[in-house]
Amino acid sequence: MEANLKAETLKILGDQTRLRVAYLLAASKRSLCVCEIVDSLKLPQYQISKSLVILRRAGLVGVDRNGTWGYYYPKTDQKTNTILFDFVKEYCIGEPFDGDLTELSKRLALRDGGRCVVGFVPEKELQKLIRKKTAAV
Amino acid sequence: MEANLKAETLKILGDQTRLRVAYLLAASKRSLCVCEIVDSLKLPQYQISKSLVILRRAGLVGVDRNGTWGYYYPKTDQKTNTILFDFVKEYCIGEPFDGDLTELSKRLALRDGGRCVVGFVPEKELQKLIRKKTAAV
DNA sequence: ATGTTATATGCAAATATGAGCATATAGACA
DNA sequence: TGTCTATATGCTCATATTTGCATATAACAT
Repeated sequence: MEANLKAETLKILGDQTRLRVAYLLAASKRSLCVCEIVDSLKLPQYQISKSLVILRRAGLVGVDRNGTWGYYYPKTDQKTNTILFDFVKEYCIGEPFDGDLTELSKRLALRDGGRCVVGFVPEKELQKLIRKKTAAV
Repeated sequence: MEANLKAETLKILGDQTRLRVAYLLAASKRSLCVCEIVDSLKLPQYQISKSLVILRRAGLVGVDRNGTWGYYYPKTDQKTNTILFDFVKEYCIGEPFDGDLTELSKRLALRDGGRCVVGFVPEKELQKLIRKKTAAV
């Protein structure tokens, strides 16, 4: 299969929010729950949701639904996507990408059995929850 | 110096015309005259001109002026640019990119001493001019 | 000077896009 | 049933972008 870069695709990634989401998915090699993305980027839920719809319509990401929860992942069925995600992962440097990734890793610490088990977590409560969880283990 | 990919930059390339121009500049490893780009892409002159302004404002291309003639080239003073142009060059495949490049190579055949010496050339006259030139040599 | 040519740009209309907010949907669970 | 909660979506407004056309600029030729 041959990669084929199109202007349309670049346009999709040519938006700060969508690029941040794409970076998060590219950099963390796993599916992410919508609420984890929202908490990592600290943007309104509807913005993330809309960004994901657009990324999905462009064939860049896919979703596994688990009840009300949605797990998004970078689609790698087309070589172009793989190349693009690698590119994004490698060259999106500094803020806000670094910070987003840091927030994500904190959020991922709350997972249980590899699954997201909490919804939106306000920043203030995140530390508390993490401490509780580490204590429990 | 460190590459740093920004959404803004991707947005610039997320436009068909601008991407075609960028590809042409990336693929032909030399400065191109505006009229050569216009003839290669077969788009209105003002569209090319405006695209070039935007690419230039984004720091992606530079220009050498020679009288009324303008020679544009991909800027490589930032690593991000180099990487992006390589990326575009490698992964923009098929139409319209291939056709644009073919047209360009025909147009470049009209150069004299490495310089563009004709302005806009309607498709019909291009073959005629090329034949005349080859005969002269 | 006058005309010609290469390139840039100002403007107006059409269209697209993003932000924000409210609300819908739909699954989980009491 | 009713109530949460996660996610999606419809709507409006403001703003940005694209397109097309006409024209400006500026160098060159005669």
